[in-house]
Amino acid sequence: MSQVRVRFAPSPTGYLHVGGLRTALYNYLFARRHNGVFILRIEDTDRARYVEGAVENLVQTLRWAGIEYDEGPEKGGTAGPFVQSERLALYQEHAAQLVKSGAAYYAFDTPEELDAMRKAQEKEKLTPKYDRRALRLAPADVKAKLDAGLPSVVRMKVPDQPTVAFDDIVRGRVEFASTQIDDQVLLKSDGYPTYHLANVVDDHLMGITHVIRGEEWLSSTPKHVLLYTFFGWEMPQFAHLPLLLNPDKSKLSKRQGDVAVEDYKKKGFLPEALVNFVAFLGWNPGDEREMFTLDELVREFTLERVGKSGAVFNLDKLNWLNFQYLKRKPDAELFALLRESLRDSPFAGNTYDDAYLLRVINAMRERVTFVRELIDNSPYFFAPPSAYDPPTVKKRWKPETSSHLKALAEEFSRLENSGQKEFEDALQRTAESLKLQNGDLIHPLRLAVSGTGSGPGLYDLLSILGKDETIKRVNAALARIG
RNA sequence: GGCCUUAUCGUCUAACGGUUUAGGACGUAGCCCUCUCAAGGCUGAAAUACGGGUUCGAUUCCCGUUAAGGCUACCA
Repeated sequence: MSQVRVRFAPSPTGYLHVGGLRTALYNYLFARRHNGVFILRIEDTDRARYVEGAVENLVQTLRWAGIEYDEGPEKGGTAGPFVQSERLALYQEHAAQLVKSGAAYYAFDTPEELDAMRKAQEKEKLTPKYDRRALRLAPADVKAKLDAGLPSVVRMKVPDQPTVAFDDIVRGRVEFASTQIDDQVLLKSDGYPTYHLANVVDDHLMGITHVIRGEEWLSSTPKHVLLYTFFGWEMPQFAHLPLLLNPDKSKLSKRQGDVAVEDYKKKGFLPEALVNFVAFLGWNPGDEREMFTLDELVREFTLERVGKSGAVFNLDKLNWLNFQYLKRKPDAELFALLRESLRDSPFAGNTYDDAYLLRVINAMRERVTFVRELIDNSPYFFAPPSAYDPPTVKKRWKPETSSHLKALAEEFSRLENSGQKEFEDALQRTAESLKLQNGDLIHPLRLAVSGTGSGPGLYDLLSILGKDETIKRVNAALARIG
């Protein structure tokens, strides 16, 4: 096999869709696995949909996910340019070539005329399809209209053959009756190509060997097959990926939740978790392993193991994966993320030293799914409690509690260090002298220093806060709760 | 409506005719651990859409039905 060349070809609509991420990922994995080339191509042939800055956003988001392209915008490559609006002449030439060879023809119908035609067809329960009225025009008429500068399009002429078929790597042989295929517009009246023309021309010119894309393209693939045939070009291999679905099984859409990779990034998902998750929507290694880094995916990925049925984008599993990756993150990386998150929190103005934050991380890392929760779930590490959780107060704060806590604070004040063991021993001594169970002190003490009834082990908590802060907080609670 | 695709626990999936009382993971229920919340450990409930074939034997192959989805633009 010649060198593998694949591409991810999104439209610059402003953000990267998670389905797009999955498509990009599979292309990337396939390219890396075969020491091939992964190309990024921007399909901006619909001028109405163009969004400013979309390309930069796309590139950045892919990079965030760890997906680097080999050739593409801002990077170049021999097959460039990689933005379709910069390749218009190419498409126009190729469209003209098809007209010349008789595989395509000019048409001059207005949108209103086409609309009326379709309505009439639907009324008669026919498949809406161009009725080839332009083909009845005399060559001289066509020339006259063209010379007069009338708006025109180029349509492909579906040949009179029974079927168009192709072999798809994930779906096997797929066959369409030619009568079902429309004389698709290839070149629009504004001089821009449609997806079909641009896609085929570029894929050929860029030497694409495998077209790996979403299943929504399966139905238009016969048009592409026909185009390759018209040009006499070698056909790439096709692989149509199963769709990503909403919980109600419809195609994943904005309406039913977040679809932009950026949204997930903003929510605090780690790129490795999102990538791992999305990779497993439609693919698996064939055994029971579930956690894969990008490099491991490169080593294991094959198109043969891609499934055929759509996959629901399930947040629960993604959350779990994020938790797993967070739990395993090296201290230094988590530390950097916490610092970043802190800058964006109510505690942005405070200063904390590195050792302190590291201890917070170690106390909390198995209790959080997102970095943000290091702060949100345990604000008491960053400031004294501003309130005391009422249900916990009701449950743990008894009339005799204040005298107990006073005794505890007294005992703590004699401590020389703030180690877990010191606190534990001091608490035990106090419990003994008051003839109490440890729990009778532990729960109200936790409430007093943290304001809540849950969190890391009490002695860890105290040790991190330190002796002075602990006593200060106990006194504050005594004053405020009573 | 037409065409195309798909169909295993609620969800992601394993099984490439027999090693299957259909395996794993998430979620969920219970128990253990325990100073709380988690984490962790153990246990449980939970699926081959339906109907026909083919075969000694079908989750697996074929046909049909049903259901779901995609496409049906001078959008991609």
